[in-house]
Amino acid sequence: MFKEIKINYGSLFEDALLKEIEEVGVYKEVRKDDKLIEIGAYVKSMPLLISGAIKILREDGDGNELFLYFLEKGDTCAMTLSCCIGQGQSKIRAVAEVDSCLYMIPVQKMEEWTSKYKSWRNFVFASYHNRLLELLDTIDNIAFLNLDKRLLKYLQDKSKITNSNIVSSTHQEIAYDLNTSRVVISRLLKALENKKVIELQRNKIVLLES
Amino acid sequence: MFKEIKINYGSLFEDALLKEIEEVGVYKEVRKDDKLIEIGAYVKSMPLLISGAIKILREDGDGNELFLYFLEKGDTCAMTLSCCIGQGQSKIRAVAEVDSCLYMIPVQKMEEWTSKYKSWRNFVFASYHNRLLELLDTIDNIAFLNLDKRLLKYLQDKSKITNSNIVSSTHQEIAYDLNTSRVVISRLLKALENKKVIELQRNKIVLLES
DNA sequence: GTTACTCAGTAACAAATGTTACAAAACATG
DNA sequence: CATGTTTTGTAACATTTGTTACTGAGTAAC
Repeated sequence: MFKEIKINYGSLFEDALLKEIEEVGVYKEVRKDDKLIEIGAYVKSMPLLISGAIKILREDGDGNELFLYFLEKGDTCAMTLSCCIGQGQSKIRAVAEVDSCLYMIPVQKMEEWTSKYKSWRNFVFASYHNRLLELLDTIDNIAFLNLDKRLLKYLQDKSKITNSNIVSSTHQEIAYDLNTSRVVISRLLKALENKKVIELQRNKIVLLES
Repeated sequence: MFKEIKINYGSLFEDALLKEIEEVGVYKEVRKDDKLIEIGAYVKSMPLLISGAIKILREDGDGNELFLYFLEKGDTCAMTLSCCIGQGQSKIRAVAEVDSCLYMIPVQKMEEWTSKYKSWRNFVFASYHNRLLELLDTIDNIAFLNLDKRLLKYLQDKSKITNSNIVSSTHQEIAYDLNTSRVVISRLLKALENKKVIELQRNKIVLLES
């Protein structure tokens, strides 16, 4: 199991750090749709993603949901890092988008490693950097794009993450992620189908080459 | 001038670091509406804000603009930090919201101090943390609120930043920040006035107590 | 096959936001 | 105070998105 860490993070971290990761880390497998972190939950460990993909969601007080971005292999969750500094409550929900493998690191190690290992520091900074960019991208999408464009981007994102041109979602699920209603998504999907951009099947959307 | 740094950051930083800041930092005053950073610009120094307020904006390729958040006294720009790590090009625009005083730190010091001073590390992490929270808040606003609510929040934000219940902006300026049109803002402002939430004057919006 | 359930398609309408066009009010300048 | 400019108000209409209601297609279980 630890071999996986070496493959994915070996070039980033020095050997001493890798050794520590092996010692304190806990290997964990999750299935598609497993919830990893809930909003408001106290964060006790930090995930290093080895394989699969994690969907990060935001929710307001009224149950409205919004997809933010995906984490992929080699990523960690800057939000989790961030929570270690603040009051420790998660501001986001994390759900496995596909079956995934993680290495969980106790948050106490965070600060220790930050002063001890330059490579860890760089990793953490890079992670923050990437998350900021992802959030900016998310903001661009919601602020500057109409729903049809956002929907298409969403489908392309999903397709990329699952490495397949078939997106297996119901219209309702997509509607939740984009914080709109099922009818609206159905309407826009139908329009995309008419434009020969996608093909619709039950529980399935096929992205056509273009 | 350096006294100001001590007042605002003295409790955060150890003496050795304060001394270094004094040595390499450059004091800078900017006037309202001065542009501090432009999108795409290469970032060579990092601001520590001593007084005033800085408006952070995002822009898409077509000239559409969007207000993200304000920086205040004691803040620094995590985006700038972030840029030091990435390719160095700014993803945002920074404009002085009011006359402000800054202390500019060459970015080369960043990494040096990060390994040398624990207090600096904590400051940088806290800064990232705050910026992530601000961005999440921005996302909440655009994703979950209608324009009328967003507009009101925007006015309240501005009021708080300038420490006055009078917001001195034209409808057009507000429209740019919220990425909508002047007519829409005029309409919504008029509705807020009818509800006795604000009072409208030329170049001025008075927030009424409630 | 019959039944029940989930998912998708669609119409009709409502609400929110965007656009165009024009006029009036406030202000600045000579 | 006559003129031009900026700012605001408003109407009329277009587009986008949201809502409600109903239908049928596909699937699963019996």
